[in-house]
Amino acid sequence: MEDISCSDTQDTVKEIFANYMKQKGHRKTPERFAILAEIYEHNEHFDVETLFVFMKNKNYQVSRATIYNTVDLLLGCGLVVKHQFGKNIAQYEKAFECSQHDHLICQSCGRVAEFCDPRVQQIQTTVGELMEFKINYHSLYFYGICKKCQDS
Amino acid sequence: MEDISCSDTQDTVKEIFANYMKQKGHRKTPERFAILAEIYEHNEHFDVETLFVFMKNKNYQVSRATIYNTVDLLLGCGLVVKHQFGKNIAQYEKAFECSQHDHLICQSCGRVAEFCDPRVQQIQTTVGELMEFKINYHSLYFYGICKKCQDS
DNA sequence: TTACCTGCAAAGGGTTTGCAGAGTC
DNA sequence: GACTCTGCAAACCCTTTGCAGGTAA
Repeated sequence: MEDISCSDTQDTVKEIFANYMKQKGHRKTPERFAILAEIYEHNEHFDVETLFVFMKNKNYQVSRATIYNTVDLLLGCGLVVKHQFGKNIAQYEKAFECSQHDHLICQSCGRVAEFCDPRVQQIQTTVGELMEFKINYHSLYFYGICKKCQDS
Repeated sequence: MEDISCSDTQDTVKEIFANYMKQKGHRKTPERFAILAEIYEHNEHFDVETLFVFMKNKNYQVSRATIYNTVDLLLGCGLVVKHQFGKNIAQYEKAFECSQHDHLICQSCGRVAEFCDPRVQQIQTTVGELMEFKINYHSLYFYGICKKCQDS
């Protein structure tokens, strides 16, 4: 996967976010931009608690409530995607310039793997036409047992 | 959809469940069979609370803890499938003799349509082999705008 | 100045856990 | 008879909410 933590990307998403907030009448607070920047510095899935600790360790202290608030805004403008991998912990993922992929979840250890299969897109097209839906996006999860858990 | 609440199906899933428990060394309690039967009497998705209330209203009182326990077993032997529709409430669905289907959700009116495409199963097989996962089930959702909402 | 936003802490709600008694094998 | 399962309630934990002070516009 290409490095998408470069300053160019950081600037672009910041601009997208700023425009979105202006359009929606939300205030552009330093906390919100700091959270966006933190999210785009990492490539892994994350949950709110992880993000909270990361920022705390950088001495940039924001409350959990503000993180939840900001992540909602980021979902609204498509800069972040939300996943529910079977557990009750919401997982998030940055969504700008990320290649299309889907997820495999290990029901034993919780490990999440990614894969990409072009047939998913083909099915989306076929089904959209057949059912007369204008499809915007999909979510596909495979649940099973990963290699490590099969062996142990 | 065909009626799958017939006694034949009830008997068959009961047998599958019994065999599974024997194999795994779990005890065959009346509560567990009652929960299985209740699940297979309905065709809709359900959550634990709904199931709990249904059984309570039938004067078959089981605790929530037992329902959670039993549903886990049913997931283990593939008689039930679990969904996480974005909320924090787990949704379940019976899985035996249900024709494989996935869902289209209209983001405008909330309508849910079902479709079936054999390529989903093919992808599951391919990805399972490639990623060395023993895949038990999948969930696939397409989000978009249905015909009626496009027209209005 | 006017809301909206933040931080804190408590409340909410689905799920899990601990324990005593009941029931399966 | 041994040991798991059940039921109950409390504990857990992620998320949301309420409120007082702070800050963008």
